[in-house]
Amino acid sequence: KKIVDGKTYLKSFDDLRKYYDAVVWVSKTSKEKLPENFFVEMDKWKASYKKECADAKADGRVEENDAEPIGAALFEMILGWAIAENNIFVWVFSLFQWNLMARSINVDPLSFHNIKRGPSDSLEVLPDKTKSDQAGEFVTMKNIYGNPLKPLVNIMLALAVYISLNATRLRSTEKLFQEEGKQARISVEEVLDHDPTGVLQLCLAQIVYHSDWLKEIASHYPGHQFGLLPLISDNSDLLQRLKPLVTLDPSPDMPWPTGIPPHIRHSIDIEKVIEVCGDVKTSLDGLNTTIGDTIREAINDKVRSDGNVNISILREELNGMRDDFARVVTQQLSEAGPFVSTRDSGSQGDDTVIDADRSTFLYDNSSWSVPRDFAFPAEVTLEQGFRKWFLGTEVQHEGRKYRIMPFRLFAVKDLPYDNLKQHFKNNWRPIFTRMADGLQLNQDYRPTDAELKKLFDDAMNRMKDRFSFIFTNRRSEGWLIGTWSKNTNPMHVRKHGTDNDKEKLPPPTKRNRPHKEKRSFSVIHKKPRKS
DNA sequence: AAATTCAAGCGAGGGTCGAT
DNA sequence: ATCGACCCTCGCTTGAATTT
Repeated sequence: KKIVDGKTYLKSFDDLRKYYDAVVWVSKTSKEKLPENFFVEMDKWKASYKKECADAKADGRVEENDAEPIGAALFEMILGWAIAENNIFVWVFSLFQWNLMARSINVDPLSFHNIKRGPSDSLEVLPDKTKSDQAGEFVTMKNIYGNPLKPLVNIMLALAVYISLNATRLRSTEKLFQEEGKQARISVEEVLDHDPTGVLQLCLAQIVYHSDWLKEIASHYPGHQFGLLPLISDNSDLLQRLKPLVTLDPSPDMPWPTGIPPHIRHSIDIEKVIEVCGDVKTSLDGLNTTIGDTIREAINDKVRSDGNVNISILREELNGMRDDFARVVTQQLSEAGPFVSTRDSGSQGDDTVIDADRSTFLYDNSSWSVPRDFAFPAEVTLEQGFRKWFLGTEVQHEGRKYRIMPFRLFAVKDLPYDNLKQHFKNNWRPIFTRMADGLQLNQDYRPTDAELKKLFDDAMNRMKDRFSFIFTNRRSEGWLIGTWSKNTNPMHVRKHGTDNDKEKLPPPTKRNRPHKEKRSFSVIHKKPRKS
């Protein structure tokens, strides 16, 4: 209820009904039963409120605007939460909804062919169809813009990050968000038809421009997905070379920022006016002191001309001497240039990345390869993991940045906790030792991007040869490393592999034998099973 | 359309054996 | 005798397939 001028306004029936629907929907999806009398009581209430509303409507006492939009502040909090929870999907999807002013159902089917690079600094989004226009005859194009000041609400950055993290999947589908389902796969010709290069250029620029922010998030939350972005996480100097190229300065391509609504101009003008007003006020405030000073000065002149000394003349002389002295010292210091400049570079030292080795991190009476709060990145695809295997990862520890050694150099005993050891042994080591089988690499070897790609392609070819049964269809494309590790172990190959694969297995060792006895386990359930 | 079944994917526990 | 490496195998979740 809302009271205006003594009149009591009611929320419309449908407005409140939607809250009821929401409660019912949540209880259904979460499979939590509502109290037994809930529906009985609510039915009664609904019926009576409907009547109350009908009466109020006759008097014109029903609120016209039902739905309250989410405010910008709340929206930012949601985005912040999504980032903190490592939920990139919510981040990018919400931004799309906000920027396109679209229902989720209209964002969901977005494909590469819906997004084109605009004439200057925008991306143009043209949906195939909308709720009211199923044939797509009247769809209109919308421009979306990056936000250089606030990476959190920057849709282009979000899109860039999302594309980069889902690169493997997006190689074979055009759909940004939908899993590839029954719809036909697109052909190569179609991809070429909608060349995404322009979009990807803007995306790349966003990642470069906001790389510091991305790095900060990645190191703040151990195991965060941002740590999997190749551009910001590896040793290559590509980022350093790109950084100076991405600026906000005008260029022939982008002479000025577009898409800025006219009222921004007014805001800026108003700010200038306020500034001028402030200046006027300050100078008026100063008038009193100025008048006082002038009178005092006149008196001093009189005293000085008479050859006398008073306190203010003495102070003036002393100040003059102090200033002379300061000038000499400053000059001396600037002539001793090297000393000053070393100090300067020293203060930037906090930004440098320290290469961590087996004994860099000291805690719990021992030395370790990783800091206390280290976590392996979650949901790692084969390609992302391969990069970490050979290049390691960057972390922040006690305010300093460290580069963790390539994961291939980890020994299980260098990892501090059982869950890390376990995870490493089960998910990382099996598949990547198989992939890097036969490679003789120096400890210090850090492949460049090109070398890494070649290593990966070679490794994949060997895998296709050794484990052909995995590649008979496309099921392995979305596998995370844990599944790769499991499905390439000898026992699995012996069960599912082709004869050819079985022949290529390494000779069985005494470990490669089924356990003699059935074993029992105690498992801690994350969600207890409903009985 | 709802209920039920099925299997892939994933995380995790722990037996066994060689190295120290 | 102890420790760590190796890798086998289980249970749960989830989403698709199938049946009711």
